[in-house]
Amino acid sequence: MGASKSDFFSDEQNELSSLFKALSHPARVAIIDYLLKVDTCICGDIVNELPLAQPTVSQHLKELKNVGLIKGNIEGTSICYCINPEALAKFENYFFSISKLLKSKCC
Amino acid sequence: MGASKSDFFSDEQNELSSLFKALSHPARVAIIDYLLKVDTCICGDIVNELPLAQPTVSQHLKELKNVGLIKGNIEGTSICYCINPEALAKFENYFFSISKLLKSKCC
DNA sequence: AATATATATTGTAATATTGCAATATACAAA
DNA sequence: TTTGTATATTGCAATATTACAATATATATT
Repeated sequence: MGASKSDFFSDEQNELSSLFKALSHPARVAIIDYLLKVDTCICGDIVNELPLAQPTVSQHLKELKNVGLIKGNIEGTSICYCINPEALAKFENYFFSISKLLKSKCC
Repeated sequence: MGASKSDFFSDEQNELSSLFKALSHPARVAIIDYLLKVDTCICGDIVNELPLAQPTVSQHLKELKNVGLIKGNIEGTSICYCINPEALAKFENYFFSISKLLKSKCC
């Protein structure tokens, strides 16, 4: 064995862990950083920004897109990637609800 | 190849991705859920709560502890685990700064 | 000391992730 | 139509993660 037993966990636990997994690699955090830094959404130069080959970057972008963290719109030959605020809201809700539950509960 | 090229990314990007990786498995999200649910910090029954064997749970707990998300204090024969608010603050700061940068920037 | 209980570590098999060369696809311009 | 440019997919090797049986450790109780 070695595969994760997703079936035994709740949908919410599985969804959250997928979102976290999307950001569990420095390259993907760097992509989010870059998308925040540039003002425009013409983001075809992410490959030049990272120390990784084009297929690798494409793969990381796909993972971010799969969980809905970024959106990609086709613009001619290039693709315009940008951050999806809705996915960020899921993180924010999670940590907000944790901070409420955590009040004066720790040893 | 196949190992992640951590050296090429910033310390902050590496630290953040490590924190996210800690929550990238449903069992570890479930552990956090459980620590939030129980009122006491006597958490020796996490093993009974999860559909995983004791060594597996121990391993997941270790990963959460390694990134500082939980703390474990020895209490006789058992260990009292609880959530570390300081680690949560790192997540909160990250998403807060993103939400500020993101304002009216998306396509 | 011997026993029981709780957690950690080790070793190993199954599976997943990462990275990239080679190749494919899709569109624009000449 | 051919050429160039941008991104995606495929295939595969290297590495990491996941899960657990077996075993070790550490403390409390008898």
